[in-house]
Amino acid sequence: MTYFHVDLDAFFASVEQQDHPDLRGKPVIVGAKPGTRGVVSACSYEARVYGVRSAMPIAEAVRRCPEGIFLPVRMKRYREVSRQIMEIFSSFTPSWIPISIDEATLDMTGTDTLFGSPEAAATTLKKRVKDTFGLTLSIGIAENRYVAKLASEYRKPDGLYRVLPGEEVPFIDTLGLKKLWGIGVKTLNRLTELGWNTPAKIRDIPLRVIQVRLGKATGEFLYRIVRGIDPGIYTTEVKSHSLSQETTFPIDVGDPKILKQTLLDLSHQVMVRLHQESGRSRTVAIKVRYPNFKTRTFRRTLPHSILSAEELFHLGWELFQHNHPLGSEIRLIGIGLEQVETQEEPLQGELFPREYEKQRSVEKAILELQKKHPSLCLKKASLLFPRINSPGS
DNA sequence: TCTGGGGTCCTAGGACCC
DNA sequence: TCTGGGGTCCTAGGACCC
Repeated sequence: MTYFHVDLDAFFASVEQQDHPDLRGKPVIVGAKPGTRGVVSACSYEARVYGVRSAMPIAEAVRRCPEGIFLPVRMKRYREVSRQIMEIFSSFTPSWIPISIDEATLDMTGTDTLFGSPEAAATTLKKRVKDTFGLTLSIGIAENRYVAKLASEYRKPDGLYRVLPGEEVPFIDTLGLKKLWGIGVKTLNRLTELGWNTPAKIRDIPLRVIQVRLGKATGEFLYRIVRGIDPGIYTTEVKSHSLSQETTFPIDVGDPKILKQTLLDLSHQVMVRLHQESGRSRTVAIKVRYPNFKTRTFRRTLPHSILSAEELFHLGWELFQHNHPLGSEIRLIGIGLEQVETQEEPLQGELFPREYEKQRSVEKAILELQKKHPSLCLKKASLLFPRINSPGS
């Protein structure tokens, strides 16, 4: 088996540098607006020299790199470029899986007659993307997807690294625990406490012992990865999933009117996405983050599917009020649907609260209308009132 | 430093049933 | 009166990733 893991280098920042040639060679930082509560989404390698990293608070990025060029996230543009690049991937193999906007794994088994050796194929792929889009890729090649992923990280940016069959264990040992995908800060600390500091050390521990210390799943996961065995991180086959929208306020909010309005707004966004994918769900979940950053979630499962944004909002608001001390401030509120399933047949046999059935049809009709006339902007009147973070309100 | 937004998967405990 | 074992569904939270 031969797998490629393909990863676009500093993707958002690189797209900006392509679209604006004057930004090339400069420290570009894509993310939240400086001065706000937000983080870095991506940054160019020129910015990394200053110690800027993605997920870093934007305020910290400004401190480290005052001369940085701070740009907003243009997700639509990145998605468009991503789609075009993924088309190139699909011309190399029919068997590929998109992992995220800037990553994919390709099954290149048996493509030698078409593209030559794996290294030759990877070189061709890198050149195609560079010539067409001006963007660089890092490619990892290995016998399984997990090791290929690690190999793509190994020589970033513009990397190409192959872990030869049989060389997985030495390669893992070179990386060390910290660089293994799936081991985060908490697990690393726990392993350090246990004195299990290297992949080689963990290979000496029996599976049962690892599982007693770290749990059944994590134990098995660790047992496999230190041996270069794919734990199955990219297996597809998802039965249900979740949909959510959340927002962090510019300043902490206690005013129930603002909270209510925000929740209604978010409920509509979630429901639009549910309609778009023709899904259904019986479980609503609320997320609240307090000024001290403590985060709580509350959920409720109903005997029937949730039909409309209005219903979703009411359930969410009830949950919120029931669990939240009146008047105390919060920094984030979010709402979502869980256990979303594809709705294969029209809803039937379920008993719904009457009032929401009508709303459901209205919402679906609006969505259809918007699909036909994308310029149309239809919104509930209550959503048209100014919100706390809209300018000039 | 002061921490976004969107996800996935796992764990542990309680309720309930057979 | 003190007590099984297994299964399913649900809730809350944690870890991790992009």
